[in-house]
Amino acid sequence: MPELPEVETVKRGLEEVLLGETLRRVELRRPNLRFPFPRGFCARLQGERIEALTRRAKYLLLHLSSGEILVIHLGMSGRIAINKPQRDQGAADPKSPMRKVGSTSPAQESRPGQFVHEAGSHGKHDHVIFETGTGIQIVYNDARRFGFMDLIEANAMDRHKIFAHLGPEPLGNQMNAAYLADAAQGRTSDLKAFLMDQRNIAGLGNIYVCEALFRAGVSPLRKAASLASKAGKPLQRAQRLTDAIREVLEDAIEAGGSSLRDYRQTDGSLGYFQHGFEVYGREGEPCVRPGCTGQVLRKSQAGRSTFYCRICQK
DNA sequence: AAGCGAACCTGGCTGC
DNA sequence: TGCAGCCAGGTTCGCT
Repeated sequence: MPELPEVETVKRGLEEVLLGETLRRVELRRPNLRFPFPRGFCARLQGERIEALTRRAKYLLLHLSSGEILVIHLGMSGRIAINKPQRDQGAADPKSPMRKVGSTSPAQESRPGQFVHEAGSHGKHDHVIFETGTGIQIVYNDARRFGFMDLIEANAMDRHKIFAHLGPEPLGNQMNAAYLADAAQGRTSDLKAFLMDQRNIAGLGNIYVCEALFRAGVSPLRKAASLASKAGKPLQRAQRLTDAIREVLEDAIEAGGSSLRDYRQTDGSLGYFQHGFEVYGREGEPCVRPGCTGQVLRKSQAGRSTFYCRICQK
């Protein structure tokens, strides 16, 4: 489920184990994901120290001692699992050493043991394996292969094709009602599609756009331009939307974080925020807003399912 | 020029 | 049990 909160959760999970580590071995188990891996991929990574992990929109960034950045995008179905070396076998943790930090399926809880496998054996869609100097394994799994990886020069990042046209971070300072209203000025697309467009805001996807619009009480069917200010009217709608976006993302990150923290006691499932969805995936169910008699509707917009309540969202 | 649908690829679920 | 059809978190391309 890689929208911004999921990528952020993966970033935090990896940060705990990878910061300061050196990449000892990198193995590609196929020549490409969405795109071919860049030239010399493994050689450019091997021996490098990981100096920082950051996130930009839905991109995970590993900053290397060489001055390059390993860019990872999880696409629709990408996951990252951490496999720590087992010290005292049998005593401490009887369960799997696999620690799943990235999930792509909110609807499916992973079953106990799903990610258990012995070192050296890999699943069908385990495409990349990183191993550090201290024996930590990072496994990239991606059934649909819409994800990709690239290596870019850190000092040219902002000018890079991938990043040059991304809008502001929704949790950053640049994101506010005035920005949103201004960006939406004169735009004739539906508001839903506008919010999904990474050039306007970078990091939202289908789920969190639906959820944020519901929380804000704003209809996804509205034209984007209706966020813009007119005749000095306060940017009420844009303000509610800005707040809702921030809140839903923060709530989701927190939920991802908490499931990550208690992983050792559980089975590796991650991302309990799916239980907090108010409209996404709830077609036909009654609206959760107290007193509302409406039901959640589903409609296709720009090729994606929109979930919303016609009564609450105006 | 902006905006929309299709394409990329695999798997899971539903219904016959 | 099998199989067809539909749906899925994202991004990019090509046509209007």
